[in-house]
Amino acid sequence: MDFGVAADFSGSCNLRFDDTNPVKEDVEYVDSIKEDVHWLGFDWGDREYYASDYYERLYAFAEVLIRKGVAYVDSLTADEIRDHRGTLTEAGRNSPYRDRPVDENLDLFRRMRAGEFADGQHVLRAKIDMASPNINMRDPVLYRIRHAHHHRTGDAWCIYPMYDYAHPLSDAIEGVTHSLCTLEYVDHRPLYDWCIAQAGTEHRPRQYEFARLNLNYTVMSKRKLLQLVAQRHVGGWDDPRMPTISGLRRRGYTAESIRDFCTRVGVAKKENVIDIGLLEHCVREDLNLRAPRAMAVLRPIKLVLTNYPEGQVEHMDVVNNPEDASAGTRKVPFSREVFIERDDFMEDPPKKFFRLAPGREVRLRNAYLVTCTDVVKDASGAVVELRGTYDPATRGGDAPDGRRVKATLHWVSAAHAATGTVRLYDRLFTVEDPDGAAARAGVDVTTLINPASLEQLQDCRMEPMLGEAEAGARYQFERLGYFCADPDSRPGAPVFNRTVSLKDSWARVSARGDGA
RNA sequence: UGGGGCGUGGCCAAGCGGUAAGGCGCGGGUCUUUGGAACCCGUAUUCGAAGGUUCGAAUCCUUCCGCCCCAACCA
Repeated sequence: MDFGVAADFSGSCNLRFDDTNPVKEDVEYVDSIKEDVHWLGFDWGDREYYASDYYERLYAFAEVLIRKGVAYVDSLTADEIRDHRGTLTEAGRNSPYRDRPVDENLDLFRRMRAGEFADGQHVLRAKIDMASPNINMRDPVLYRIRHAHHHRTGDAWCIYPMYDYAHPLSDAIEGVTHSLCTLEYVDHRPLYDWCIAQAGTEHRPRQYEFARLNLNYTVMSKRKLLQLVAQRHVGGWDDPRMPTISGLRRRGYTAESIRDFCTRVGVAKKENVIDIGLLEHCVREDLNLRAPRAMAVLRPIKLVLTNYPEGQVEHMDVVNNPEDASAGTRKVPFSREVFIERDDFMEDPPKKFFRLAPGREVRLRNAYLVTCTDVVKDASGAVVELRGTYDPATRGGDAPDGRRVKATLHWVSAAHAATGTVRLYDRLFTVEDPDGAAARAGVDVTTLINPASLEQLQDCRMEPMLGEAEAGARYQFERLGYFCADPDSRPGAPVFNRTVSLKDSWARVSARGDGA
């Protein structure tokens, strides 16, 4: 949003890490954020900043505030400060240290910096108004003592500024004009303005707040996602089910589609819960144009064409992407035994099922029209193989006599197929909490995990070329949807993550049919 | 209940005194070598509610209702 808005207004966006709390920061997060922002297609040039780079200047501003008599060192405990703060409906009480002389404040603050005190012994507070109806203005803490190692400043400091103090002044130092953040900071804006006014900075940045983006069926809270990672419910921050940038990337989402999604969602102040379907629509639209088509059979069943010469192999010309003529063509081997999708056959098809059934003729894409003649079953009555015939006059898929079939199926030559693994990802969280209200309300998210969120199919058959797919390569497996070769995919033993399924109206029809 | 933010179709979202854009979804159709894609139609007499001002209100005023945020030495 920040980089996008800046671009819309021909401005520039700084990348700044507000690393004000040493115990909560980590280089791992810094590196991940930078990587993700770059991947999304944005560039901050040389404007990579850290609040920690300003610690010295922020400290100087604090002395200015002390000298002006608008900041003081408080020696109450955290509990006492909370107690003095009052409640939503009752005014707070002044700290007994509130009227400490300037010289004493200055001396104590310098000794705080010098490391003379233990954590929590003193704190620097703004002297504003303990009776303010806005609790953020009831003498907020500006600095606290933390004898902790900082990932950038090391042990140079033992007092650290609070976000509410560091943020506005860092903006002012950088000459930021528009400081964008989320709605929960609206109440902090008076304090933001107060800091800038009291410090008397040259630049006067302004803060603007917007609603954060929520997705239904999706938990976005970093705290909760951390729990999923820490408790090993998912493989990591980049697990393809995670709503993180790295998770979406590994699942096969494109940066363009995510940016397009954000553009369509818009920026406003209203609380929102965006339908995850919109995100899925955006990837489909993008991938439809750029993903080469390929044939893979997820749940294979063999179809033997009894009138096809044994040992014969034909190499069919197949268009790589009907949406993009420049993608060219490829050769796909065809032979007497092929695998087709189990779901593409029904022995006793209901109305509106157009695919293969006994006695029915369908098209094998780019190959031939075939008719199912026999069903082979095992002792338990399960269908284990199909027999059929092909029409040699229909090579390529067109019948010279003009007859039509209602379905076209994907297939793979049994003798030539590569075998690989496909991971089908469903939504990580169940429909118990579609709008995320329960999760936001504090329900333990681990109780909301969808047990079917990951289904791994080990025996998928793919056309030979997919055996050598490069990690990260995306394909449309015809009607099955869009897939992305996983980073741990090995040539010859490909692993694909399903990015998103195609819109499937047969699925909708069949769901409606049985009333589910 | 103190303060603040927000309420336009199922989900988003324009509009900011001149008579409800657009997208997703949904419904229908054309076409089709995957029931996909593409293309074409349709989908709010009404803007949380009630009053008021005005020739005219989603836009101005009043009252009411609803949702969200704030009492970390977190960000």
